[in-house]
Amino acid sequence: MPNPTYRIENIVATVNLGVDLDLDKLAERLPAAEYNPEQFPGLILRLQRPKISALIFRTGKMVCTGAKSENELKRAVKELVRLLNEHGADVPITPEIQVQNIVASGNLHAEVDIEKSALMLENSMYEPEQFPGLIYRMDDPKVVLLIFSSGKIVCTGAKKEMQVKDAVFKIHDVLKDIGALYEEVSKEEEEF
Amino acid sequence: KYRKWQQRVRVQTSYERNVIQAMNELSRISSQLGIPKACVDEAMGVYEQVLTKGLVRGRSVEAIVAACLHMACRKIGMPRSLDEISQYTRASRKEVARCFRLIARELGVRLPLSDPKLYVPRIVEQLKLSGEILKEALNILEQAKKRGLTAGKDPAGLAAAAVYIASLLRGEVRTQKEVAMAAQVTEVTVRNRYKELARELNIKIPIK
DNA sequence: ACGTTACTTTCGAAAGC
DNA sequence: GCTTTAAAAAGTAACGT
Repeated sequence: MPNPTYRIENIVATVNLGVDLDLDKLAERLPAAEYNPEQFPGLILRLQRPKISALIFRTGKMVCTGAKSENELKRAVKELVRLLNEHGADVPITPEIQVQNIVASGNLHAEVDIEKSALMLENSMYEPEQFPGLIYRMDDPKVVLLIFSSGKIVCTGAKKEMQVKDAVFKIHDVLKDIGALYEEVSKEEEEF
Repeated sequence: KYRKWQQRVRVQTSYERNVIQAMNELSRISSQLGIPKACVDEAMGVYEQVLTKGLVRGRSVEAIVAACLHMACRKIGMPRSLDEISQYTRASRKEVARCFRLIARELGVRLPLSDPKLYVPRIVEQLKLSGEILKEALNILEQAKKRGLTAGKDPAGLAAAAVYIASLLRGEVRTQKEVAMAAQVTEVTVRNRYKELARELNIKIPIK
């Protein structure tokens, strides 16, 4: 039976630039920036490469979303600092970056009996009228998994990539143990 | 002496006034949806639990009542969709759904899994179809479940598709639009489910 | 009856209302 | 609680053609 696989789809991180920022000035000088303080207190800046969005606040704190790897995240932060400094800000070149959330998609490579899973798993919710996936809150690692009958999954709430890996392998074992995993019949038959 | 009486009344009304408001709201929605008294009582029971545990704080009584009603209908085995219930409240479907999930989690309520079969009788009634159609539709859903075709799908959509197929097989034809309206889903959903069920269960549809 | 776009669910941080 | 940002999963919905 194949191991489950996963891919990181989005990393959310906070960055503390350590200096207050004049968002009005920045918004004027950065043509790509969106800033509607009435609507939202943060200035929105989208980078093309890597494709990342940043919410920049008056206090010098920043939220970066859209990165698919820590490397991409670091590159984006460097680029953001460079952009800010080119447009009137004066921020240190090595701000602290904290990953707050990692979203990953995955595949158990087996069909899942989600009705059975809903009955067997305590911290789960399955309401097909509201959403097609089973929502499972795992205690350790503390993440939330969306599990679909196709065997595709989504893992969110992790702060480390290792937690994603652990959660994906753990849910695979849990579902296997309760007898909720089934071979994908069509694929097996095609092989032989 | 009077002050003490007034305080007591106020203390009683803080809980009772809330309960009375909820009860009024509940009976209004229930009569409009034709929900039986047993279900209304069940919903009121859930509401009092929610109120006792302080889960109503900061939320609209309406949304909580709607969520309790949806929950009670599910418990009793006479499901009313969130959309149906939301149509008779000021609270949005999204807010009612959020309250439903909150109550389910906080009270640890484990409801029976949503079953498409429970949506069939109302659709059949509304379309004035026969008991034969009802049986056939339930049969189709039974097979669909065995074949694992129901996971993740809207129970109302599955029920609608089963009734539509049954109506075609028995010659008491109703259009996809009519069935869709009776089930409160779109024609597209009826069509998608109907095609999948007919294909996967090898159901041959007679050409009219 | 297509196709496209958009919404449902999950997560987390930021500052302010 | 709400506002904003990004991303996936699968289903349903609402447009236009």
